[in-house]
Amino acid sequence: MNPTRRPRADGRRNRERLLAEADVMFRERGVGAPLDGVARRAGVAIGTLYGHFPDRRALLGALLRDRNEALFIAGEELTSQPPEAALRRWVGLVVEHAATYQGLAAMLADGADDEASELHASCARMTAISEHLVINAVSAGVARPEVTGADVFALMNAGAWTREHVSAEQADRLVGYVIDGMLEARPES
Amino acid sequence: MNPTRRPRADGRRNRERLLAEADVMFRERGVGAPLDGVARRAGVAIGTLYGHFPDRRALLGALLRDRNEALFIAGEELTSQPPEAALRRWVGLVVEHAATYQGLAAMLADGADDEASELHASCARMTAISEHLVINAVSAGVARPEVTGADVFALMNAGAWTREHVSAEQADRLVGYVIDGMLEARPES
DNA sequence: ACCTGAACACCGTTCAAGT
DNA sequence: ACCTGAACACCGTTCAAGT
Repeated sequence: MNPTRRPRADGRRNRERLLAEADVMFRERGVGAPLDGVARRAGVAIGTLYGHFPDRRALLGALLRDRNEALFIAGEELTSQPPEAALRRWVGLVVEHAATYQGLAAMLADGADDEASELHASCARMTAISEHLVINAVSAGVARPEVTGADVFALMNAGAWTREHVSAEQADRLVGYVIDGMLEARPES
Repeated sequence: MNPTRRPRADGRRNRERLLAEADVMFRERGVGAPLDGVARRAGVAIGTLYGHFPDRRALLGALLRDRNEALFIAGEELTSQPPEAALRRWVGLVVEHAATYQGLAAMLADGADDEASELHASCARMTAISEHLVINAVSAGVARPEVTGADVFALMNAGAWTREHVSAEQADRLVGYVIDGMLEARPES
């Protein structure tokens, strides 16, 4: 009787198939991939896709939900680790995540400002975890005090975007330089 | 008699107007702005735009030609300046340039690989000047020896892209961290 | 409650017909 | 030699009609 408890089985199946095919298409062609292609591959009409997801961002938000959760759990755990290593690991994890699909880094970067975006909450949380890790690093005297969580969030998106244009190795090396620049009073000195 | 020496006056005027309106539209809406809007504002039919510029990249390439030349001259001059300041200044100039239109940084990043792109030659030249400045800095012992001109080119694009999503101040500060990370044996140590 | 697909809008690009 | 604009293709999004 309660529709939230008993969704129609075909509706659930279609939703799952749409998410699975969107993942395939977005990996191949980026987050701008044609949505009618997603629907076709999922074996449903385009209207069905829009029935489940009002627009591209909603589809993307649903697609990332589980992966975001895993990321946040990992980030929270890093909070109790040695600050420099924790910050480097966190940045690495999010860069990898934000580079999953071409164009994702740009959507995340925009999602931070746009409260209407389905990605907004996760962007805010990434920034909050970044801020936490930065505070740890500043408190430990290993990071410049002017660095913010928003800086780290911007850096992670820039790193992911750079991966779309150069090799992962080169992009990650550049990201490493940024973190080096954010840190001071390194161990060996 | 020679068509290259005597282009039709209306053709030349249309070309100029198209470039001027493309500049306006691209500044307002980014390099993906509707081309029929450019044509309409220039007072010509869409076919006229395509007659002068076979595609969006060709239009963009023509639009940037003079600015690129100015940039290269400035870059060459920096080549004989103190290496650290020269590198910082060069990166600042190109970041500013590549942030002129939304989406330009992405086209430049792609233009480096794609020989068919009208932007390829200028990307190659930016990389070459970057390489020159990096070699100067490495020779002077102020930059890590593994840094390349391609790294600096990627950094400049990433910096310009970041400016599309955060304030210029924040983006420039992040760019500064990358350069800090690329440099070592700083004066004060 | 969910699905279908025709319909509309928007825009890139081409090309036959003009001047 | 250059210009015009209709025509086609592609894709996002909506919605009336079905089940």
